[in-house]
Amino acid sequence: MAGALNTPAFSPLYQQIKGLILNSLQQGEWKPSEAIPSEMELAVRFRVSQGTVRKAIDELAADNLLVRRQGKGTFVATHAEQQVQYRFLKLIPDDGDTKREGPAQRRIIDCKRQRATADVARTLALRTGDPVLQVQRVLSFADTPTILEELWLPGGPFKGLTAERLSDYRGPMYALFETEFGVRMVRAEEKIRAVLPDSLQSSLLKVEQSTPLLSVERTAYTYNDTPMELRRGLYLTDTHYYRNELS
Amino acid sequence: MAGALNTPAFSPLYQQIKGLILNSLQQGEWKPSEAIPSEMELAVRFRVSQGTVRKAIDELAADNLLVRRQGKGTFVATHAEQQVQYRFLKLIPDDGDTKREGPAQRRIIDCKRQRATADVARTLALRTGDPVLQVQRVLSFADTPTILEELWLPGGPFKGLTAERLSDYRGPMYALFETEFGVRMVRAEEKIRAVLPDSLQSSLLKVEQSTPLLSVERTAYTYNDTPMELRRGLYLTDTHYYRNELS
DNA sequence: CAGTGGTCTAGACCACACT
DNA sequence: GTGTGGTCTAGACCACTGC
Repeated sequence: MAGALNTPAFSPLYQQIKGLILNSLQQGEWKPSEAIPSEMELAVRFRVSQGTVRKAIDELAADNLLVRRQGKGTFVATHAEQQVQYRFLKLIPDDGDTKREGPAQRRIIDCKRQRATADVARTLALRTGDPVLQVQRVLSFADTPTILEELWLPGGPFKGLTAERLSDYRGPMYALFETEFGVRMVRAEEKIRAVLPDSLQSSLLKVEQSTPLLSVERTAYTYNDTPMELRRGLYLTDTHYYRNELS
Repeated sequence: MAGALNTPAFSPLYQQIKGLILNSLQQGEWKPSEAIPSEMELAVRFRVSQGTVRKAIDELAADNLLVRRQGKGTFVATHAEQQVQYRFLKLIPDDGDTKREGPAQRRIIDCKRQRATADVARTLALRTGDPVLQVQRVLSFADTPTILEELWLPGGPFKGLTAERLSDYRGPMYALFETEFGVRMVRAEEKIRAVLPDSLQSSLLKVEQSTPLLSVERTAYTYNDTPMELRRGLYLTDTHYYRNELS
């Protein structure tokens, strides 16, 4: 064997290798949908055995950062060439048939530069007053407005994002973030509550103000646990439900 | 190496081992909180290498069926000796401090034998009219009623469960199921909606009927994907939120 | 100290994809 | 066939636990 690198604080070799691969992903050495070097190549590069590289890749694949394909190679996960339309959205039609209802209709209501309020700044790890992009849109299924969401993006990484870019783009929003801005969302946290809409919200969703709605506040993170998106959604749960699996 | 057993349809050896261990868990060969045989012993028993047993155990540990403890052994997961009070409940106080608010106060409203309605029977894999146990209770945090839940259990496995057993028992309900009835919940699915309470529900939770609530319908499964519990909860989300992590 | 799980290696062979 | 990931083995050594 060989010490792959200096070992300041102890950690298993495969964890160190995992960290090195993660670095390369962050630096963009391999881009989404591309293949990373084979296990043997990486083993030589890092001076460890193939099995050690394997264990590192196993964990990264379990985290959905890499995708293994037997006989072909290991690829950087991507939102762009994906069958599922939505990465994190867990709203399912009551009959469970997502194919019948087809893709959502999207309507951008607003997309403007703002200065971050205190709470937006806090969750995006910015300072109050830093430039942010604010987007508001409605998603409809079968011509029924179902989701009203408002999202904030840090101004720096998303410089140049406009309402046109958003509405012209076919495919998931996270795929656009990836291809156009090099920002890949890796994981997210959601806080869910039941709320009643205010008058503006109820008119945009075309429901009574007495209609209870799911309030879903999502913070999405890129590599390194860096928050890159705050999204506040109101979901109409008359014909859909939020599905969760626990284990 | 050696074929551990006949191999009717092909699958990796470690998957077969995983299945054999799962069987032993179901049959109760090793009970919750007990240690299973060491990796070496299992390797001898199944006539495979230690590494193969290891991979099987790794997956079972990832599924929360087993718990590894270095230097001590591998143990059957249990709800009984657990720090966390709740296995599947993801309702978090707004300030995030679960210790401050302490354990919930529990009040059993009702516990009676019933005949399964059509929809209860369907999710519990019973026939309509089969005996089921119906329990209704309220959980309060800091003297504020927060959760109203109704749950149905199949009558067979839970024969002998009474309101007294439930209210006398200290600790998580799933721990009682485990120790008294040998039923261990392994995973669950939830369907979440926003709703308004009816008049009975609002009075039990001591809220207005106009207060939106989270409706959480949970189906919990034991080994083998056998449904063992249907739980319908109404959560008050004024001072708590439902937390979910996506990846 | 002995026994457990945890890491790491080196090598063999299998399953799959492309050419 | 060649190259990829996937499985399996055997053996060495490390880290932790408890006697």
